[in-house]
Amino acid sequence: MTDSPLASPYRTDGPAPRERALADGEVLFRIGETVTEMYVIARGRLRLERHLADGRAVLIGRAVAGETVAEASLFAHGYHCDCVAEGPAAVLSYRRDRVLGALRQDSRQAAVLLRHLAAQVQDLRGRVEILSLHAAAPRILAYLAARADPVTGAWQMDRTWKSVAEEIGLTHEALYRALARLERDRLIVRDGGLVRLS
Amino acid sequence: MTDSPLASPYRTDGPAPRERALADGEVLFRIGETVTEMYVIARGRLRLERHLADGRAVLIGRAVAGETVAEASLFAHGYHCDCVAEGPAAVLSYRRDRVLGALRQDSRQAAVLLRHLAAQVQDLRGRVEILSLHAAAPRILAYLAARADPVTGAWQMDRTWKSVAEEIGLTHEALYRALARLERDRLIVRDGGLVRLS
DNA sequence: CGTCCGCTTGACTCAGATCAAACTTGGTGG
DNA sequence: CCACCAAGTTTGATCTGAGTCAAGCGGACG
Repeated sequence: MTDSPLASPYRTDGPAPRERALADGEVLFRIGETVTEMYVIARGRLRLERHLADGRAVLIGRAVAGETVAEASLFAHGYHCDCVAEGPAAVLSYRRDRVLGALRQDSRQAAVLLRHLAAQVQDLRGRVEILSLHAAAPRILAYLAARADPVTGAWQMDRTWKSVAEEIGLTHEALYRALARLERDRLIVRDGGLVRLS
Repeated sequence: MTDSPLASPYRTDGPAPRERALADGEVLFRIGETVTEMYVIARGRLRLERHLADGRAVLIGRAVAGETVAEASLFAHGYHCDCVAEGPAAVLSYRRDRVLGALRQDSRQAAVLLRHLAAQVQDLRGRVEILSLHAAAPRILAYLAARADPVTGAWQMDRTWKSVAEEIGLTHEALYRALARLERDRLIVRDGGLVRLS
């Protein structure tokens, strides 16, 4: 997720928001629950996922420190996915009604949220594009191209390959194999946590 | 795309927006072009797509009459996808700077756009979920479940199956075959343009 | 030192991509 | 009214590549 982090948390003219710590795997909210809070991530990383009938989880998004969670649910009745901590994390929670009130009154804050949602839409569209590709190699290349530095073509990995596999809808085996092939064909170079397109 | 259509076009305190007619396949804007306009669809349907290196198009979104196009690009430098008419269509165009000004001044209009973007985010997440499924049948079922009437389980098709195949990342052959299998297994019933889950 | 987990490779299976062809339907124009 | 065309729909045959199960390696961490 390449969302631009929110410049500043939403001020709601109330007491400072309380910080809530989350252990690895701890659930912040579940799909269908009534939306009462919006969150800004203080530390760590959260997973947004849905569960299939067979119990398997599908990753539909990630959010890291500085970003908000559940903004898209502000106008909905219930959360539309589960949210669980990926590693230890902490969030600041803001009451939904207060946030909505603040947005109504302060168009500057509304603009911040607008910008954030617009970035999310573009990010998600990029993900849809990648997932619409049928083969493994093009998915990886598109994923890397979206993250690599435009001039150097390098990307410093901030996650495991296994989690990348989840993001682009592949099994980790298929990902590793495609990576090996890409490297053999000199389309990419791996050097520790650094990947370079070439 | 199940976006809630915009309740009302953006008022910009200027002259009424001009309507522009588009022929089938006509390009409204291309990726990378500087964003100068935002559009509300008056009639017809538009495709949002990106092109791969090999020239093939990847569908990343659709928008129908009443919806807006390029809202997510309002804050970006350039459009992030191509937009072409799917059949004859017509759009109302609003100048980007005027829209941004209107949003700054009128928080009610900002709220409309916020709601719209939030809906887009949820819609796109649903699409990501579907595309993350590996097999054809679950994709189709998830797609139908998202559109079918909750009580009757029926969906009146407003597009061709071929275009559905594009949306869920399958070839049309794979889609037709999976459909036939689902129908044989009595998981769905097709009756002309009506599909019923069972 | 042992466990956990990410990483990597192998073998096998099968579903979906691909290429091909026929049928249906709707619309156009002679 | 019918010939014709375009596009969606359907089915067949083949093949590739991703999923799956399995196993081994290595580093991090307690």
